Amino acid sequence: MAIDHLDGRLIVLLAREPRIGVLEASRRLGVARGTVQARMDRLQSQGVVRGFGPDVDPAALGYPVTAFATLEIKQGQGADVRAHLTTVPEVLELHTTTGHGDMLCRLVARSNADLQRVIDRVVGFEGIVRASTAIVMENPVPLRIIPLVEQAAQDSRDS
Amino acid sequence: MAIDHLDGRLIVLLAREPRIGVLEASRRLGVARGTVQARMDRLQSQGVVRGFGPDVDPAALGYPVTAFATLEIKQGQGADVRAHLTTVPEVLELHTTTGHGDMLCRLVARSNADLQRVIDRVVGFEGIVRASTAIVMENPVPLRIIPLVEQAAQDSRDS
DNA sequence: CCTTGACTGGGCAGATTGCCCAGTCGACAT
DNA sequence: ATGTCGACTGGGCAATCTGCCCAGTCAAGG
Repeated sequence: MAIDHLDGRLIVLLAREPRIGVLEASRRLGVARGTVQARMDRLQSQGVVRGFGPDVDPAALGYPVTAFATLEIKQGQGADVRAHLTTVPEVLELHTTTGHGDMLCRLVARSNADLQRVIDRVVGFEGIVRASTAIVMENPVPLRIIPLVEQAAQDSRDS
Repeated sequence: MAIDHLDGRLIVLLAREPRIGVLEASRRLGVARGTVQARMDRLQSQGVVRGFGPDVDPAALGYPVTAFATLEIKQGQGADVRAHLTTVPEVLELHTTTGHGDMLCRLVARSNADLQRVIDRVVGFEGIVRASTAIVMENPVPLRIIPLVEQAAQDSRDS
């Protein structure tokens, strides 16, 4: 299960040059086209690769400010809060967590001033007891997956 | 600047069905193929769409546990800590933030037990004073961008 | 020794891509 | 009002790629 070395190389290749087709990929990897097709099909049907959605930069859309908000929820209001946050476009991501807060969400805004509006909209909902926000200043490691893919590919090679 | 309504529709379409080509997209959107090509080129050169990297699911790779760690850094150690965390494959993302902690990072692990190993590796570095970790239980809103794209497209339409 | 699954190497028709062109249309400046 | 410029349309062309199929090899497991 998981992925083998060839899968790893394929994913890394796709990550680096997403626009290449199956044929070109097979050349780069030194395998037959059918093999690449089969691997891709398997990776997708197994859910390892969910898709190839466009990677949109919120900053380029006019939302250069990112923040993380930790929310504390009133008992039993979880579902309502989730539904509420789902309706806010600036909420890019929402997790329920263990620890001090109950939920953690990623927000974006047009400016620091605009962030206030977003936060007001987020917390302006009965059921949210308290919120603490951390504004992102720098993003030294943007969301990445390749190192993990390589790790996973290594592991299966060793075994 | 930003994006107009057609850009928005194009991005949403690509997000829903990433495998369609330029020709198919132009049919769906009811515009000429050249227009779609031009829009895609512009979106990419403007950096709105960074690329079409494969969307890999860490869980399917054998890393079903996600956590967020807030790190407190010793003065002046920022650069070293960043470099350190970059070498840890399980660190998917790292931000420097305002607020109580100094950094926030997203981690994945093979299990709750494995998370301990990852955290040890992350914080086992001189320069990190304190770390508090929140394990993700549920992910009601997976990373999404479409609502924001639609919002941005609306805004430009109104103006 | 046989079966199974994965991979190779090749073929084929149909669809798509990259590229180019002329003409239309609306916004904007002179 | 006139001219210019950028964006979009509709079409064409050669080269390439895709989806699909097939036979043969090879290693692993029974």
